[in-house]
Amino acid sequence: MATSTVENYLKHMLLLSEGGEELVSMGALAEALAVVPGTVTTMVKALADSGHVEHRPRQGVRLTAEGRRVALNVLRKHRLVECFLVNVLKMDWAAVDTEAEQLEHAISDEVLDRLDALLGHPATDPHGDPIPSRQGKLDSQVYATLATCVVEKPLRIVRITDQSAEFLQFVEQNRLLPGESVRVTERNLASGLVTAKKTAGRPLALSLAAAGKILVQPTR
Amino acid sequence: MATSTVENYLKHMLLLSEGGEELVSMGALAEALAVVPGTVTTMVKALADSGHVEHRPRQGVRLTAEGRRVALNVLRKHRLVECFLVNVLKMDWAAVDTEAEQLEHAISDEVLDRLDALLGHPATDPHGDPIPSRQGKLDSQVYATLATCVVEKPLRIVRITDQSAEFLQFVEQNRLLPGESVRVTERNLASGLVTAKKTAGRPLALSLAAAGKILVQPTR
DNA sequence: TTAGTTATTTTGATGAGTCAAAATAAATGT
DNA sequence: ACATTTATTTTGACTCATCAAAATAACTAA
Ligand SMILES: [Mn+2]
Ligand SMILES: [Mn+2]
Ligand SMILES: [Mn+2]
Ligand SMILES: [Mn+2]
Repeated sequence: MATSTVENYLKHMLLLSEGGEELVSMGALAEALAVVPGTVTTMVKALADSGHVEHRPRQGVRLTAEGRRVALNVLRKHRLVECFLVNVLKMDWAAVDTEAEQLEHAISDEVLDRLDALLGHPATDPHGDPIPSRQGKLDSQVYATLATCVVEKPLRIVRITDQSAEFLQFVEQNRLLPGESVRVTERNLASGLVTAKKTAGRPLALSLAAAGKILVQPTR
Repeated sequence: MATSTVENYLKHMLLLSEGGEELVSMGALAEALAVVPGTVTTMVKALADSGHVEHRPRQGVRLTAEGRRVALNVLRKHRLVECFLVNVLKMDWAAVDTEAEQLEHAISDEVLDRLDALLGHPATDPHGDPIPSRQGKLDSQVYATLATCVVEKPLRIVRITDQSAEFLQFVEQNRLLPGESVRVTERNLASGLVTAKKTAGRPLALSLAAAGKILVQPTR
Protein backbone atom coordinates (compact mmCIF):
# COMPACT_ATOMS: atom_id res chain seq x y z
CA MET A 1 0.00 0.00 0.00
CA ALA A 2 1.03 3.56 -0.73
CA THR A 3 2.05 5.58 2.35
CA SER A 4 0.08 8.73 3.09
CA THR A 5 3.08 10.74 1.90
CA VAL A 6 2.94 9.02 -1.47
CA GLU A 7 -0.82 9.52 -1.63
CA ASN A 8 -0.41 13.23 -0.96
CA TYR A 9 2.26 13.60 -3.66
CA LEU A 10 0.09 11.84 -6.23
CA LYS A 11 -3.11 13.70 -5.28
CA HIS A 12 -1.41 17.09 -5.55
CA MET A 13 0.09 16.18 -8.92
CA LEU A 14 -3.40 15.38 -10.14
CA LEU A 15 -4.76 18.69 -8.83
CA LEU A 16 -1.89 20.72 -10.24
CA SER A 17 -2.22 19.18 -13.70
CA GLU A 18 -5.90 20.16 -13.77
CA GLY A 19 -6.77 16.52 -14.34
CA GLY A 20 -5.01 16.68 -17.71
CA GLU A 21 -1.67 15.48 -19.03
CA GLU A 22 0.47 18.55 -18.42
CA LEU A 23 3.84 18.35 -16.69
CA VAL A 24 3.86 19.58 -13.10
CA SER A 25 6.93 21.55 -12.02
CA MET A 26 8.98 20.53 -9.02
CA GLY A 27 8.55 24.00 -7.58
CA ALA A 28 4.75 23.95 -7.76
CA LEU A 29 4.67 20.55 -6.12
CA ALA A 30 7.06 21.65 -3.37
CA GLU A 31 4.86 24.68 -2.71
CA ALA A 32 1.65 22.59 -2.61
CA LEU A 33 3.14 19.99 -0.29
CA ALA A 34 4.97 22.51 1.91
CA VAL A 35 8.35 20.86 1.50
CA VAL A 36 11.61 22.15 -0.04
CA PRO A 37 12.24 21.47 -3.75
CA GLY A 38 15.07 19.04 -3.08
CA THR A 39 12.71 16.80 -1.17
CA VAL A 40 10.35 16.69 -4.12
CA THR A 41 13.14 15.75 -6.53
CA THR A 42 14.10 12.87 -4.25
CA MET A 43 10.55 11.63 -3.80
CA VAL A 44 9.67 11.98 -7.46
CA LYS A 45 12.60 9.78 -8.41
CA ALA A 46 11.33 7.15 -5.98
CA LEU A 47 7.81 7.47 -7.41
CA ALA A 48 9.24 7.02 -10.90
CA ASP A 49 10.96 3.82 -9.73
CA SER A 50 7.68 2.50 -8.37
CA GLY A 51 5.92 3.31 -11.64
CA HIS A 52 3.58 6.00 -10.32
CA VAL A 53 5.03 8.89 -12.29
CA GLU A 54 7.14 9.74 -15.29
CA HIS A 55 9.95 12.16 -14.45
CA ARG A 56 11.39 14.48 -17.12
CA PRO A 57 14.49 15.90 -15.39
CA ARG A 58 14.51 19.71 -15.30
CA GLN A 59 11.09 19.82 -16.95
CA GLY A 60 8.60 18.29 -14.61
CA VAL A 61 6.66 15.22 -13.68
CA ARG A 62 3.43 13.57 -14.77
CA LEU A 63 1.29 10.75 -13.44
CA THR A 64 1.33 7.34 -15.10
CA ALA A 65 -2.00 5.53 -15.54
CA GLU A 66 -1.32 3.72 -12.26
CA GLY A 67 -0.36 6.91 -10.43
CA ARG A 68 -3.48 8.60 -11.70
CA ARG A 69 -5.59 5.68 -10.53
CA VAL A 70 -4.22 5.98 -6.99
CA ALA A 71 -4.56 9.78 -7.02
CA LEU A 72 -8.20 9.65 -8.13
CA ASN A 73 -9.01 7.16 -5.39
CA VAL A 74 -7.49 9.46 -2.76
CA LEU A 75 -9.29 12.48 -4.17
CA ARG A 76 -12.56 10.56 -4.15
CA LYS A 77 -12.00 9.72 -0.49
CA HIS A 78 -11.14 13.33 0.31
CA ARG A 79 -14.24 14.78 -1.27
CA LEU A 80 -16.69 12.14 -0.07
CA VAL A 81 -15.35 12.56 3.46
CA GLU A 82 -15.97 16.31 3.17
CA CYS A 83 -19.55 15.57 2.14
CA PHE A 84 -19.99 13.31 5.13
CA LEU A 85 -18.53 15.84 7.56
CA VAL A 86 -20.77 18.65 6.28
CA ASN A 87 -23.98 16.79 5.47
CA VAL A 88 -24.06 14.21 8.25
CA LEU A 89 -21.94 15.65 11.05
CA LYS A 90 -22.96 19.24 10.23
CA MET A 91 -19.43 20.57 10.44
CA ASP A 92 -18.35 23.97 9.20
CA TRP A 93 -17.49 23.76 5.50
CA ALA A 94 -14.41 25.90 6.13
CA ALA A 95 -12.98 23.30 8.53
CA VAL A 96 -13.54 20.05 6.68
CA ASP A 97 -10.64 20.25 4.23
CA THR A 98 -8.13 19.95 7.09
CA GLU A 99 -10.01 16.98 8.54
CA ALA A 100 -10.30 15.24 5.18
CA GLU A 101 -6.57 15.72 4.60
CA GLN A 102 -5.98 13.07 7.30
CA LEU A 103 -9.06 10.90 6.81
CA GLU A 104 -8.42 10.42 3.08
CA HIS A 105 -5.50 8.15 4.05
CA ALA A 106 -7.30 6.23 6.79
CA ILE A 107 -10.50 4.96 5.20
CA SER A 108 -10.67 1.71 3.26
CA ASP A 109 -12.32 1.25 -0.11
CA GLU A 110 -15.06 -0.66 1.68
CA VAL A 111 -15.86 2.30 3.95
CA LEU A 112 -15.60 4.59 0.93
CA ASP A 113 -18.30 2.66 -0.91
CA ARG A 114 -20.62 2.67 2.07
CA LEU A 115 -20.13 6.39 2.67
CA ASP A 116 -20.90 7.01 -0.98
CA ALA A 117 -24.16 5.05 -0.70
CA LEU A 118 -25.11 6.72 2.62
CA LEU A 119 -24.68 10.13 1.00
CA GLY A 120 -26.66 9.16 -2.08
CA HIS A 121 -23.73 9.13 -4.55
CA PRO A 122 -23.09 12.87 -4.63
CA ALA A 123 -21.49 14.39 -7.75
CA THR A 124 -19.73 17.23 -5.94
CA ASP A 125 -18.43 18.00 -2.46
CA PRO A 126 -19.60 20.96 -0.31
CA HIS A 127 -17.31 23.36 -2.20
CA GLY A 128 -18.64 22.25 -5.58
CA ASP A 129 -15.49 20.23 -6.32
CA PRO A 130 -16.37 17.23 -8.53
CA ILE A 131 -16.07 13.79 -6.94
CA PRO A 132 -14.23 11.22 -9.08
CA SER A 133 -16.45 8.24 -9.86
CA ARG A 134 -15.71 4.78 -8.52
CA GLN A 135 -14.45 3.98 -12.04
CA GLY A 136 -12.01 6.91 -11.95
CA LYS A 137 -13.90 9.40 -14.09
CA LEU A 138 -13.39 13.02 -13.06
CA ASP A 139 -15.56 15.82 -14.43
CA SER A 140 -13.26 18.31 -16.14
CA GLN A 141 -15.82 20.85 -17.33
CA VAL A 142 -14.38 24.36 -17.60
CA TYR A 143 -16.44 27.12 -15.99
CA ALA A 144 -16.36 30.90 -16.13
CA THR A 145 -15.54 32.80 -12.94
CA LEU A 146 -16.77 36.07 -11.50
CA ALA A 147 -13.55 37.51 -12.97
CA THR A 148 -14.20 36.29 -16.53
CA CYS A 149 -18.00 35.98 -16.94
CA VAL A 150 -20.26 38.23 -18.98
CA VAL A 151 -21.41 41.31 -17.06
CA GLU A 152 -25.09 41.62 -16.04
CA LYS A 153 -25.94 38.05 -17.06
CA PRO A 154 -27.74 36.01 -14.34
CA LEU A 155 -25.45 33.28 -12.99
CA ARG A 156 -25.42 30.31 -10.65
CA ILE A 157 -22.37 29.70 -8.46
CA VAL A 158 -21.08 26.16 -9.01
CA ARG A 159 -17.75 25.91 -7.24
CA ILE A 160 -15.22 27.63 -4.95
CA THR A 161 -11.64 26.79 -5.87
CA ASP A 162 -9.86 27.80 -2.68
CA GLN A 163 -9.86 25.54 0.36
CA SER A 164 -8.47 28.09 2.82
CA ALA A 165 -10.70 28.61 5.87
CA GLU A 166 -10.44 32.41 5.56
CA PHE A 167 -11.71 32.53 2.00
CA LEU A 168 -14.43 29.97 2.63
CA GLN A 169 -15.65 31.92 5.65
CA PHE A 170 -15.74 35.09 3.56
CA VAL A 171 -17.76 33.28 0.89
CA GLU A 172 -20.21 31.93 3.45
CA GLN A 173 -20.58 35.30 5.14
CA ASN A 174 -21.55 36.90 1.85
CA ARG A 175 -23.83 34.04 0.76
CA LEU A 176 -21.79 33.18 -2.31
CA LEU A 177 -22.19 29.43 -1.76
CA PRO A 178 -22.52 26.92 -4.60
CA GLY A 179 -26.09 26.90 -5.85
CA GLU A 180 -26.73 30.59 -5.16
CA SER A 181 -27.74 33.07 -7.89
CA VAL A 182 -25.62 36.11 -8.59
CA ARG A 183 -24.62 38.54 -11.34
CA VAL A 184 -21.67 40.80 -11.95
CA THR A 185 -22.78 44.41 -12.24
CA GLU A 186 -19.40 45.95 -12.90
CA ARG A 187 -15.83 44.97 -13.66
CA ASN A 188 -12.95 47.43 -13.71
CA LEU A 189 -9.66 45.99 -14.95
CA ALA A 190 -7.72 49.11 -14.01
CA SER A 191 -8.71 49.08 -10.35
CA GLY A 192 -8.88 45.27 -10.35
CA LEU A 193 -12.35 45.36 -8.81
CA VAL A 194 -15.44 43.27 -9.51
CA THR A 195 -18.86 44.18 -8.18
CA ALA A 196 -21.27 41.29 -7.69
CA LYS A 197 -24.92 41.48 -6.74
CA LYS A 198 -27.26 38.83 -5.37
CA THR A 199 -30.98 39.08 -6.19
CA ALA A 200 -31.61 40.26 -2.63
CA GLY A 201 -28.81 42.26 -1.04
CA ARG A 202 -26.44 45.16 -1.57
CA PRO A 203 -23.62 45.02 -4.12
CA LEU A 204 -20.39 43.38 -3.01
CA ALA A 205 -16.88 44.40 -4.09
CA LEU A 206 -14.24 41.72 -4.77
CA SER A 207 -10.70 41.76 -6.09
CA LEU A 208 -10.14 40.06 -9.44
CA ALA A 209 -8.06 37.46 -7.61
CA ALA A 210 -10.93 36.64 -5.26
CA ALA A 211 -13.51 36.75 -8.06
CA GLY A 212 -11.42 34.26 -10.04
CA LYS A 213 -11.89 31.65 -7.34
CA ILE A 214 -15.68 31.65 -7.69
CA LEU A 215 -16.81 29.48 -10.59
CA VAL A 216 -20.19 30.15 -12.20
CA GLN A 217 -22.45 29.01 -15.00
CA PRO A 218 -25.21 30.88 -16.82
CA THR A 219 -28.60 30.24 -15.22
CA ARG A 220 -30.47 27.92 -17.63
CA MET B 1 0.76 15.78 18.55
CA ALA B 2 1.53 12.15 19.25
CA THR B 3 2.32 10.09 16.16
CA SER B 4 0.10 7.12 15.44
CA THR B 5 2.94 4.86 16.58
CA VAL B 6 3.00 6.57 19.96
CA GLU B 7 -0.80 6.40 20.17
CA ASN B 8 -0.72 2.66 19.50
CA TYR B 9 1.93 2.05 22.15
CA LEU B 10 -0.03 3.98 24.76
CA LYS B 11 -3.38 2.42 23.85
CA HIS B 12 -2.00 -1.10 24.08
CA MET B 13 -0.37 -0.35 27.44
CA LEU B 14 -3.77 0.74 28.71
CA LEU B 15 -5.44 -2.42 27.41
CA LEU B 16 -2.72 -4.70 28.77
CA SER B 17 -2.87 -3.16 32.24
CA GLU B 18 -6.63 -3.82 32.36
CA GLY B 19 -7.16 -0.13 32.93
CA GLY B 20 -5.38 -0.44 36.27
CA GLU B 21 -1.94 0.46 37.56
CA GLU B 22 -0.06 -2.79 36.93
CA LEU B 23 3.27 -2.87 35.16
CA VAL B 24 3.13 -4.08 31.55
CA SER B 25 5.99 -6.31 30.43
CA MET B 26 8.08 -5.45 27.38
CA GLY B 27 7.33 -8.88 25.94
CA ALA B 28 3.56 -8.50 26.17
CA LEU B 29 3.76 -5.09 24.55
CA ALA B 30 6.00 -6.38 21.76
CA GLU B 31 3.54 -9.20 21.13
CA ALA B 32 0.53 -6.84 21.07
CA LEU B 33 2.23 -4.37 18.75
CA ALA B 34 3.78 -7.04 16.51
CA VAL B 35 7.32 -5.69 16.88
CA VAL B 36 10.46 -7.25 18.38
CA PRO B 37 11.20 -6.66 22.07
CA GLY B 38 14.23 -4.48 21.38
CA THR B 39 12.05 -2.04 19.53
CA VAL B 40 9.74 -1.73 22.50
CA THR B 41 12.63 -1.05 24.87
CA THR B 42 13.81 1.75 22.59
CA MET B 43 10.37 3.30 22.18
CA VAL B 44 9.50 3.00 25.86
CA LYS B 45 12.63 4.94 26.77
CA ALA B 46 11.56 7.67 24.37
CA LEU B 47 8.05 7.67 25.83
CA ALA B 48 9.55 7.98 29.31
CA ASP B 49 11.52 11.01 28.14
CA SER B 50 8.35 12.62 26.81
CA GLY B 51 6.57 11.96 30.10
CA HIS B 52 4.00 9.50 28.82
CA VAL B 53 5.22 6.47 30.75
CA GLU B 54 7.29 5.43 33.71
CA HIS B 55 9.86 2.77 32.85
CA ARG B 56 11.14 0.32 35.48
CA PRO B 57 14.06 -1.34 33.71
CA ARG B 58 13.75 -5.13 33.60
CA GLN B 59 10.38 -4.98 35.30
CA GLY B 60 7.98 -3.23 33.00
CA VAL B 61 6.30 0.02 32.13
CA ARG B 62 3.23 1.92 33.26
CA LEU B 63 1.35 4.94 31.95
CA THR B 64 1.70 8.32 33.63
CA ALA B 65 -1.45 10.41 34.10
CA GLU B 66 -0.67 12.18 30.82
CA GLY B 67 0.00 8.91 28.97
CA ARG B 68 -3.24 7.51 30.29
CA ARG B 69 -5.11 10.61 29.14
CA VAL B 70 -3.81 10.19 25.59
CA ALA B 71 -4.48 6.43 25.62
CA LEU B 72 -8.08 6.89 26.78
CA ASN B 73 -8.71 9.44 24.05
CA VAL B 74 -7.43 7.03 21.39
CA LEU B 75 -9.45 4.16 22.84
CA ARG B 76 -12.56 6.36 22.85
CA LYS B 77 -11.98 7.15 19.19
CA HIS B 78 -11.44 3.49 18.36
CA ARG B 79 -14.63 2.30 20.00
CA LEU B 80 -16.85 5.14 18.83
CA VAL B 81 -15.61 4.62 15.28
CA GLU B 82 -16.53 0.95 15.59
CA CYS B 83 -20.04 1.98 16.66
CA PHE B 84 -20.32 4.28 13.68
CA LEU B 85 -19.12 1.65 11.24
CA VAL B 86 -21.56 -0.97 12.54
CA ASN B 87 -24.60 1.16 13.41
CA VAL B 88 -24.49 3.73 10.63
CA LEU B 89 -22.55 2.12 7.79
CA LYS B 90 -23.86 -1.37 8.62
CA MET B 91 -20.46 -2.99 8.36
CA ASP B 92 -19.67 -6.47 9.60
CA TRP B 93 -18.72 -6.34 13.28
CA ALA B 94 -15.86 -8.75 12.58
CA ALA B 95 -14.24 -6.28 10.17
CA VAL B 96 -14.48 -2.99 12.04
CA ASP B 97 -11.58 -3.44 14.45
CA THR B 98 -9.11 -3.36 11.56
CA GLU B 99 -10.74 -0.24 10.13
CA ALA B 100 -10.83 1.52 13.50
CA GLU B 101 -7.16 0.72 14.02
CA GLN B 102 -6.38 3.31 11.32
CA LEU B 103 -9.25 5.74 11.85
CA GLU B 104 -8.52 6.16 15.58
CA HIS B 105 -5.43 8.17 14.56
CA ALA B 106 -7.10 10.25 11.85
CA ILE B 107 -10.15 11.78 13.48
CA SER B 108 -10.00 15.03 15.42
CA ASP B 109 -11.57 15.63 18.82
CA GLU B 110 -14.16 17.77 17.05
CA VAL B 111 -15.23 14.90 14.81
CA LEU B 112 -15.14 12.58 17.82
CA ASP B 113 -17.63 14.74 19.71
CA ARG B 114 -19.98 14.94 16.76
CA LEU B 115 -19.82 11.19 16.14
CA ASP B 116 -20.60 10.62 19.81
CA ALA B 117 -23.67 12.85 19.57
CA LEU B 118 -24.81 11.29 16.29
CA LEU B 119 -24.64 7.84 17.89
CA GLY B 120 -26.49 8.98 21.01
CA HIS B 121 -23.53 8.76 23.42
CA PRO B 122 -23.24 4.95 23.49
CA ALA B 123 -21.73 3.30 26.58
CA THR B 124 -20.26 0.32 24.76
CA ASP B 125 -19.06 -0.57 21.26
CA PRO B 126 -20.51 -3.38 19.11
CA HIS B 127 -18.41 -5.98 20.95
CA GLY B 128 -19.58 -4.78 24.35
CA ASP B 129 -16.26 -3.03 25.06
CA PRO B 130 -16.85 0.02 27.28
CA ILE B 131 -16.28 3.43 25.69
CA PRO B 132 -14.20 5.83 27.80
CA SER B 133 -16.14 8.98 28.62
CA ARG B 134 -15.12 12.38 27.29
CA GLN B 135 -13.74 13.03 30.78
CA GLY B 136 -11.57 9.93 30.66
CA LYS B 137 -13.64 7.61 32.81
CA LEU B 138 -13.46 3.94 31.77
CA ASP B 139 -15.84 1.32 33.16
CA SER B 140 -13.72 -1.36 34.82
CA GLN B 141 -16.46 -3.68 36.02
CA VAL B 142 -15.33 -7.30 36.27
CA TYR B 143 -17.62 -9.86 34.69
CA ALA B 144 -17.87 -13.62 34.82
CA THR B 145 -17.27 -15.60 31.62
CA LEU B 146 -18.80 -18.74 30.21
CA ALA B 147 -15.68 -20.44 31.60
CA THR B 148 -16.17 -19.21 35.17
CA CYS B 149 -19.90 -18.57 35.66
CA VAL B 150 -22.32 -20.64 37.73
CA VAL B 151 -23.77 -23.61 35.82
CA GLU B 152 -27.47 -23.60 34.88
CA LYS B 153 -28.02 -19.97 35.92
CA PRO B 154 -29.67 -17.77 33.23
CA LEU B 155 -27.17 -15.24 31.85
CA ARG B 156 -26.94 -12.28 29.52
CA ILE B 157 -23.89 -11.91 27.27
CA VAL B 158 -22.28 -8.49 27.81
CA ARG B 159 -18.96 -8.52 25.98
CA ILE B 160 -16.64 -10.44 23.65
CA THR B 161 -12.98 -9.92 24.51
CA ASP B 162 -11.36 -11.06 21.30
CA GLN B 163 -11.20 -8.81 18.27
CA SER B 164 -10.09 -11.46 15.77
CA ALA B 165 -12.39 -11.76 12.77
CA GLU B 166 -12.46 -15.57 13.05
CA PHE B 167 -13.66 -15.61 16.63
CA LEU B 168 -16.18 -12.81 16.06
CA GLN B 169 -17.60 -14.64 13.06
CA PHE B 170 -17.93 -17.79 15.13
CA VAL B 171 -19.74 -15.83 17.85
CA GLU B 172 -22.10 -14.26 15.34
CA GLN B 173 -22.80 -17.60 13.64
CA ASN B 174 -23.85 -19.11 16.93
CA ARG B 175 -25.85 -16.08 18.08
CA LEU B 176 -23.69 -15.41 21.12
CA LEU B 177 -23.78 -11.64 20.58
CA PRO B 178 -23.84 -9.10 23.44
CA GLY B 179 -27.40 -8.78 24.73
CA GLU B 180 -28.35 -12.42 24.04
CA SER B 181 -29.51 -14.80 26.78
CA VAL B 182 -27.66 -18.03 27.44
CA ARG B 183 -26.84 -20.52 30.16
CA VAL B 184 -24.06 -23.05 30.72
CA THR B 185 -25.48 -26.56 31.01
CA GLU B 186 -22.25 -28.39 31.60
CA ARG B 187 -18.58 -27.71 32.30
CA ASN B 188 -15.95 -30.42 32.28
CA LEU B 189 -12.51 -29.27 33.46
CA ALA B 190 -10.88 -32.53 32.48
CA SER B 191 -11.91 -32.41 28.85
CA GLY B 192 -11.74 -28.60 28.85
CA LEU B 193 -15.23 -28.36 27.40
CA VAL B 194 -18.13 -26.03 28.15
CA THR B 195 -21.64 -26.65 26.89
CA ALA B 196 -23.79 -23.55 26.44
CA LYS B 197 -27.46 -23.43 25.59
CA LYS B 198 -29.58 -20.59 24.27
CA THR B 199 -33.29 -20.53 25.15
CA ALA B 200 -34.08 -21.64 21.61
CA GLY B 201 -31.50 -23.85 19.96
CA ARG B 202 -29.41 -26.94 20.43
CA PRO B 203 -26.49 -27.06 22.92
CA LEU B 204 -23.17 -25.70 21.75
CA ALA B 205 -19.74 -27.00 22.77
CA LEU B 206 -16.88 -24.56 23.42
CA SER B 207 -13.33 -24.91 24.68
CA LEU B 208 -12.58 -23.28 28.01
CA ALA B 209 -10.31 -20.86 26.16
CA ALA B 210 -13.14 -19.77 23.86
CA ALA B 211 -15.67 -19.68 26.72
CA GLY B 212 -13.34 -17.39 28.66
CA LYS B 213 -13.63 -14.73 25.99
CA ILE B 214 -17.38 -14.42 26.39
CA LEU B 215 -18.29 -12.16 29.31
CA VAL B 216 -21.67 -12.56 30.98
CA GLN B 217 -23.79 -11.25 33.82
CA PRO B 218 -26.66 -12.89 35.67
CA THR B 219 -30.02 -11.98 34.12
CA ARG B 220 -31.62 -9.54 36.57
C1' DT C 1 27.54 36.00 -26.66
C1' DT C 2 27.87 36.53 -22.04
C1' DA C 3 26.61 37.57 -17.40
C1' DG C 4 23.08 37.20 -14.21
C1' DT C 5 18.82 35.11 -12.49
C1' DT C 6 15.94 31.27 -11.41
C1' DA C 7 14.70 26.36 -11.05
C1' DT C 8 16.31 21.96 -10.21
C1' DT C 9 19.33 18.50 -8.61
C1' DT C 10 22.90 16.70 -5.65
C1' DT C 11 25.14 15.94 -1.34
C1' DG C 12 25.42 15.20 3.46
C1' DA C 13 22.90 15.09 7.60
C1' DT C 14 18.87 14.24 10.74
C1' DG C 15 14.84 11.93 13.35
C1' DA C 16 11.43 8.27 13.69
C1' DG C 17 10.70 3.63 13.80
C1' DT C 18 12.16 -0.68 12.92
C1' DC C 19 15.03 -5.47 12.88
C1' DA C 20 18.89 -8.94 13.77
C1' DA C 21 21.94 -10.50 16.71
C1' DA C 22 24.92 -10.13 20.70
C1' DA C 23 25.21 -8.95 25.65
C1' DT C 24 23.31 -8.93 30.09
C1' DA C 25 20.30 -9.53 33.94
C1' DA C 26 16.91 -12.14 36.38
C1' DA C 27 14.45 -16.23 37.41
C1' DT C 28 14.37 -21.30 37.80
C1' DG C 29 15.54 -26.01 38.77
C1' DT C 30 18.30 -29.34 40.59
C1' DA D 1 25.08 -22.75 44.89
C1' DC D 2 25.52 -23.15 40.16
C1' DA D 3 24.15 -24.02 35.52
C1' DT D 4 20.47 -23.28 32.47
C1' DT D 5 16.61 -20.99 30.57
C1' DT D 6 14.03 -16.80 29.65
C1' DA D 7 13.28 -11.80 29.35
C1' DT D 8 15.27 -7.55 28.49
C1' DT D 9 18.59 -4.36 26.84
C1' DT D 10 22.22 -2.88 23.81
C1' DT D 11 24.47 -2.28 19.46
C1' DG D 12 24.76 -1.53 14.69
C1' DA D 13 22.28 -1.21 10.57
C1' DC D 14 18.44 -0.01 7.61
C1' DT D 15 14.21 2.62 5.35
C1' DC D 16 11.44 6.65 4.78
C1' DA D 17 10.85 11.40 4.63
C1' DT D 18 12.75 15.44 5.44
C1' DC D 19 16.10 19.90 5.42
C1' DA D 20 20.22 23.03 4.46
C1' DA D 21 23.35 24.31 1.50
C1' DA D 22 26.21 23.70 -2.55
C1' DA D 23 26.38 22.51 -7.50
C1' DT D 24 24.44 22.60 -11.92
C1' DA D 25 21.46 23.44 -15.74
C1' DA D 26 18.33 26.37 -18.17
C1' DC D 27 16.33 30.57 -19.13
C1' DT D 28 16.64 35.83 -19.71
C1' DA D 29 18.21 40.31 -20.62
C1' DA D 30 21.77 43.17 -22.16
MN1 LIG E 1 -3.70 14.13 2.92
MN1 LIG F 1 -13.52 20.38 -1.16
MN1 LIG G 1 -4.13 2.06 15.65
MN1 LIG H 1 -14.39 -3.35 19.88
